[in-house]
Amino acid sequence: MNKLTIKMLAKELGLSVSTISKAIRDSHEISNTTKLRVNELVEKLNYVPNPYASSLRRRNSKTIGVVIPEVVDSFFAQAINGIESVAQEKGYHVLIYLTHESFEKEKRILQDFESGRVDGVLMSVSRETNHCSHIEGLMNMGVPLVFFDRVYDAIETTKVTTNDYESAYLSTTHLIEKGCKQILFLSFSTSLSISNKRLNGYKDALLKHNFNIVEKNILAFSNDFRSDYLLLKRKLQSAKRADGILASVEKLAITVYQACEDLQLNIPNDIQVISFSNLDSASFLNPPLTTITQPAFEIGKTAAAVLVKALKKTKYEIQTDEIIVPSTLIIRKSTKV
Amino acid sequence: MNKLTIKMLAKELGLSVSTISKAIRDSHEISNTTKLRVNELVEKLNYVPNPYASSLRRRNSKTIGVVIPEVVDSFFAQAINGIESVAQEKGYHVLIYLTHESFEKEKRILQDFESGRVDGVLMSVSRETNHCSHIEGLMNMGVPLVFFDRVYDAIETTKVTTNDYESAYLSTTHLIEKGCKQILFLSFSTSLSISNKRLNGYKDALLKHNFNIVEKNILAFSNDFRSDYLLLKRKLQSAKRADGILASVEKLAITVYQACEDLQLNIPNDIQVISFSNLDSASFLNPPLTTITQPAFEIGKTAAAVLVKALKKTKYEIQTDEIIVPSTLIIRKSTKV
DNA sequence: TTTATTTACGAAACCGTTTTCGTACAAAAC
DNA sequence: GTTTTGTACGAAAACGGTTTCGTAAATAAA
Repeated sequence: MNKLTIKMLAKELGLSVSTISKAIRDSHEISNTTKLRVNELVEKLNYVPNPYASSLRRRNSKTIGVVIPEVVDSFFAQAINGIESVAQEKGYHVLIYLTHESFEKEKRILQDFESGRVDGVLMSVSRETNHCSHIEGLMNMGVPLVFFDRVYDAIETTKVTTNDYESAYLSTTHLIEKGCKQILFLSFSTSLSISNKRLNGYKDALLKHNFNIVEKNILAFSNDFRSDYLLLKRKLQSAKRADGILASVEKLAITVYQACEDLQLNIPNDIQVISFSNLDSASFLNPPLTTITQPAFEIGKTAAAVLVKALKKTKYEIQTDEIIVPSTLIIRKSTKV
Repeated sequence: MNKLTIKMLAKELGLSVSTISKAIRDSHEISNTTKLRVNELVEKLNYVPNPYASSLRRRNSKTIGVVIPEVVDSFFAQAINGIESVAQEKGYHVLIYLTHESFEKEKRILQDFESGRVDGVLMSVSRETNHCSHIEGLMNMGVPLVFFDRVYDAIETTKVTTNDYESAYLSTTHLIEKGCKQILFLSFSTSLSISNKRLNGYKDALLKHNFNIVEKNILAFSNDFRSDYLLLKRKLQSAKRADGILASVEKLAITVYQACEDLQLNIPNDIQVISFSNLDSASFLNPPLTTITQPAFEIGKTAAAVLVKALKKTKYEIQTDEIIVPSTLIIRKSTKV
């Protein structure tokens, strides 16, 4: 009933507390016979050491903190899977925190981490984040942090992303090749590096094909479906309607489909659409959505692996490294053949 | 650089450790002037108490453990959101664990919880789970546990679910009314209570309308897309092909769409489909999928609220309570008008 | 045989808080 | 003026492990 402690085991076996502790951790100081006796009792009574006592003494927690904007995006859902897979394998626990794209929340979470709650952090920055003193603060305390997907450029650490620029370049080119004359870029943040990389890919593809960059074709979206929807709808009702769309984030694709349906615009005949997306159901949308499919699981897994590897060393040293796991453009029916 | 401790604050202010601690926790034993001085320094140095030291001493962790099969199902993604929203509000931390439908993993996770790592548990049992000694073991240690969605009937605690039986009954009835003569039920577990409730809803609806229950029309799926796909495809190629499908879980809907596409079966003309699903994109599938949409966020939120409320009491007492948050049948084009 | 080394264990300090208890002093009650 | 009550703080004992260091006995080296 009451929580089992090492002291009780010690009494039971007529050994000292330290001997039990060492036996459990398989120390060379303890004889095999004693280890056997101890392990037997541990097994029998189902003893699990109090992790907080251990953490306190050993000054680590075997826990990693994951800070992400949301989970309701299949990218992050899959990324968590990847993270969790290596955490589980390596004996780490995963604390999860959602910022809901709020900088304030992000800051509070990282500040809490200064307490030593986590050994390391995996992070995808919020849309609002435009400075990084909170991140620097944490890293200066010696807490290693690895970015994935949404990185913050100015911070020197490992960043695991996909080839955002190239993917956007490629898809914009694809739209151009399929005859689009006026392509909208749906952005979800003006400050985020990832968003800008995608934007630059879009821009460079336009320039490369001798298109003008029309600032009004770059739409900045909020995080509110309703207002995003209205913004897009209005844009699509304008005189010289666009005939191509590159959505830089999954949920904007849904917004596009909704607006087009309501405006009775046919995809891809009236307007062609490509979106960054990891939806399993992309092929069964009407029409099937041409996507830039990110290796979300892989990204999460890689980021976690890098972090865990750094945690193994006594002196946490994280390389300033950009690991790029490429996306694939999967052409479906929302663009012309 | 080095971690800040209460001792350093004490030295800095010429006060004792206990005074600082009490001041921070706003104890009545401490004068307002002292509290002010302490809080000022805390603010200035950005001091955050070591959570593990606190946890050790106070014998609680302000942490809840969430144990779910996966995240790559929009139901669980949304549920996590709900859970996190109340955790954040109430100052709890969220440890997340995925069982990947493995009973062994589930058991290991719950066993670890016996260490006192978490104050309480939110759980959706794995598909394989068919006995509950591990759950009982944990609860006997005094760790409160609330089930959500996938409950284990035999355990007495709060269970937050949706109206699984009624939803299945309703959708089966809908299929019958739309002219289906032979309806498949796609099950994802034979042992899980939730799956059986849905199955019973399906069966009772059939009986009510004087249909026979054909055991061969109840298909048990694994967790592997490929084999599920083959199973379904074979079934749909048989002589007397079914003309209706009720999928008891989201990802099976995708399997159905895939199989129908490959077999050139038109939904809803050749075969009508309803699925339990929370996909945002359901309306944009081809055809738009008629769904039983579960209040996933709400379920997560409610479960977390119940748990947190129980944790507030000194004597954790969780009522044996079944909270049912109803789903809604949203009729779209995968069933006839 | 004596000395050095190894083996196997225990005592006690320590990790950073919280909490109980004791106490000095001031204010109130008598 | 003495006793009682309150106020504001500090010393020290937890919490449950881990780790350092000391040591007795057994073994190896001299």
